[in-house]
Amino acid sequence: MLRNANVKGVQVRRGGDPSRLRRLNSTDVLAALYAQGPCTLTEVSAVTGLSRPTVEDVVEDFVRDRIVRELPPEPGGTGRPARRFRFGADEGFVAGIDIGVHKVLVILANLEGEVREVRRSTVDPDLGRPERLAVARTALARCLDDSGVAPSRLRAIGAGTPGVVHDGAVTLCTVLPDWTGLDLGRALMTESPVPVVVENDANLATIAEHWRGAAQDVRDAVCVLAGNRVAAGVLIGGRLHRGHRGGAGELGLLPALRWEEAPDRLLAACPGTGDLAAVFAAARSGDARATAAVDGFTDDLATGTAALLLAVDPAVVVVGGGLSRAGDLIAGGLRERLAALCPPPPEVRVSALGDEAVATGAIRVALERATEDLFPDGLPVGSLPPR
Amino acid sequence: MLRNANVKGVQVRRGGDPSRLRRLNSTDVLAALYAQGPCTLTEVSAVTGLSRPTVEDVVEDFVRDRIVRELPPEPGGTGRPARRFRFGADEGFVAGIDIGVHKVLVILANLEGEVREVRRSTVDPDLGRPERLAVARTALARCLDDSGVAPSRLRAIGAGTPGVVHDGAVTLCTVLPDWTGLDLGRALMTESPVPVVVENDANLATIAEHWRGAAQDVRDAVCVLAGNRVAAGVLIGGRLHRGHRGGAGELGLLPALRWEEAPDRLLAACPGTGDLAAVFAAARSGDARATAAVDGFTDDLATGTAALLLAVDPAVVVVGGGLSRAGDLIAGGLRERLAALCPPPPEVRVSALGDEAVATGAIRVALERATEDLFPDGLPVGSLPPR
DNA sequence: CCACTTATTAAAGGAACTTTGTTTAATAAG
DNA sequence: CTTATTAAACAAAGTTCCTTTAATAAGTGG
Repeated sequence: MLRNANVKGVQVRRGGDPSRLRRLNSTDVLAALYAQGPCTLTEVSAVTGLSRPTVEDVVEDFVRDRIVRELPPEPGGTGRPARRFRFGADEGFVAGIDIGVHKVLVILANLEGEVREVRRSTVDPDLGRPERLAVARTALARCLDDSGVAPSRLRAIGAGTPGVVHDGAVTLCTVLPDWTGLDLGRALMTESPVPVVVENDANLATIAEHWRGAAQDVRDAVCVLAGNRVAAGVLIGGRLHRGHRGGAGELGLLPALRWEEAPDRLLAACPGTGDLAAVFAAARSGDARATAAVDGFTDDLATGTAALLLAVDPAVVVVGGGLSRAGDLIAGGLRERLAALCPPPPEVRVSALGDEAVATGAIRVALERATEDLFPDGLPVGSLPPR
Repeated sequence: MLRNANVKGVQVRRGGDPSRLRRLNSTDVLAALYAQGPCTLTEVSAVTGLSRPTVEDVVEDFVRDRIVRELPPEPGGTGRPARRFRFGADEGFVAGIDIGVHKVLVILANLEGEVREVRRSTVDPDLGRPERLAVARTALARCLDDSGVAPSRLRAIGAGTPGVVHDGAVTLCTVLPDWTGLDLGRALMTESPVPVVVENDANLATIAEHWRGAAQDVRDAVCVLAGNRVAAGVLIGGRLHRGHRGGAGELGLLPALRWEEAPDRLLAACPGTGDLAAVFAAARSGDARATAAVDGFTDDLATGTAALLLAVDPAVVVVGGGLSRAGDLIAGGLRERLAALCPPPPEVRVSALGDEAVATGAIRVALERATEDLFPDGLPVGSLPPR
């Protein structure tokens, strides 16, 4: 029986070939290079446990495919200088786009997630669908242009949007009325066929807090975003939990939990003040009425958060949201209320990423997409400092 | 450098040896045998993609280690009859023990999870700790004795108990007062050093429903156990989610969700009736007052369940509980109320395992423990009919 | 220029898999 | 009772990939 047929001149094999071993070892080597930064072959050999000749052979292949780059050898030191290699981070780039109600934020990063360009555009909440999309598209184009990255080197785009997302399309969006039904994945696709990953904004913020934010050290977390809308993302076992219909953490639907009306109530408590950001700013500067209003808002938040906590039992709660870093205004009161509601009190942390959380999460999912063939088991934990 | 040292005469190797390949292929072969039932070498070769000689070699090793057994060849058919092999399921056994308030249930099964013996003992709710443990121990001994399984062939024990479990011990248990602080793992250890896996009962029921019950076809589910206590288990991505402190699904703590007092309220609504089982029995036979009481109970259940649904967004809700199969009495009303609370309405199913759910889940975790060296990636999906 | 250190290169040896060809053990037909 | 057919078991050869060992190369410091 011809099991491993020679199709089109390429060896196609199934089961447990030696080639399977090679694949495993190759990803191990690349993962080491990715996680450790610049490395000599001996170092890679040490961390992977593979012999030096094997590592050399594998790395040679990667260099040929421009996935790994050779660096000039380190000058000092005794003995023959070792050749040094690093992951070819600048061979490709990814973009993270946060399309929000009041702003559009684009981040451009290389394949190691190193940020190259950040571009923030304020937009009118009432802006229509095509105009809003145009802002996003030109912002992305500018990012590429300003950083001198040819569009052809863009490997993936991540995009965050409010609303329920399914299969790249926005199924339901209450805050951007003409947004419902939009196939955002298709809308953002550039001329070149770059894969676009679309995800709910709260989910992306959660991913970001786990990647580079306040939840790096835990595997179970709940991320509450307080802003014009209250939403939450759920991280379980180090992975985002979307839920069956993508609705995990959407507590707004249960009136008893008071999430849906919380923002409106906050605004109503401060008549005359323009928008939520203004209320938070007033509270921060000591305005008594605004402070009381924020306090009520925190109270509204607490009930739903408590339900979420009891359901999921995370290690930490991260409080975030795009509004002028509102997290720290809320965290204290929330901590107090949750301690009363669900003993033992959970740990409440303030977002470390502020209003870049969503775009940072978008970078992360784009990165995962762009490297899924290099790292079938997911991105290795990198050595890159979190900025 | 001596990388792969020869320690005590055994080759100890790290990285990407050919032996790594062998290990991978071996587990593939065993998994195929486990999942497919009795197989010829050619069949195993087909499903694994490995060549026949390799499969033969691997199986030979397994037979030598008594992990796989050879069967007599199938009589009919043309050509030389093929040797047949199957996973050596009867080489080892596991026990699942459900220690509840009113009963102790022990199930004995072989390494394929085939049930060999079931033993049910009714116990007084007020029974003390040592006596309750004695009931469990003798029930297990009887199970082994009756089925002719030597205690030395017991590979693992799974145990389910109400309360919060941490590291084999019961951290907190409200329904069995002198149970708190008990190291159940140690208490159930037999003379021979058999590993004991202890787990909260609702969690085990959830595992069981996913394994052999009403949630086999989904990866995200919530399992609500209604009985003398109301509790829930959370299944996410096909795995049990315990939560940071093992408290996931413990909604009882939030009074607004009405789970804590629900059983007492149900009982209070039917003064004079002995216990919950009696109330459910009365409702089943058409008693108006009991029916109304069960209706109120369902209402209490719905609020907390809705919170759980919005937090986790599972594909199905499974309603179970040990009380005279109360699930079907509750499911209808629950379905109706949840449809109103959280659109779109989730699918509500009645437990398929009844009062054996907890012990079945205990079997499952014991099985996983007993075979973790054979199947490092978890038990393969078996071919065994769910009884 | 020489000793020393460390990296690279080359060659040999071994494990594990696949392919190919031969032998064995059944059944079915003449 | 013998012979053809079929499919499994056995055996040998070849390949890939990894490891070990030994020899060579390229630096530094005295």
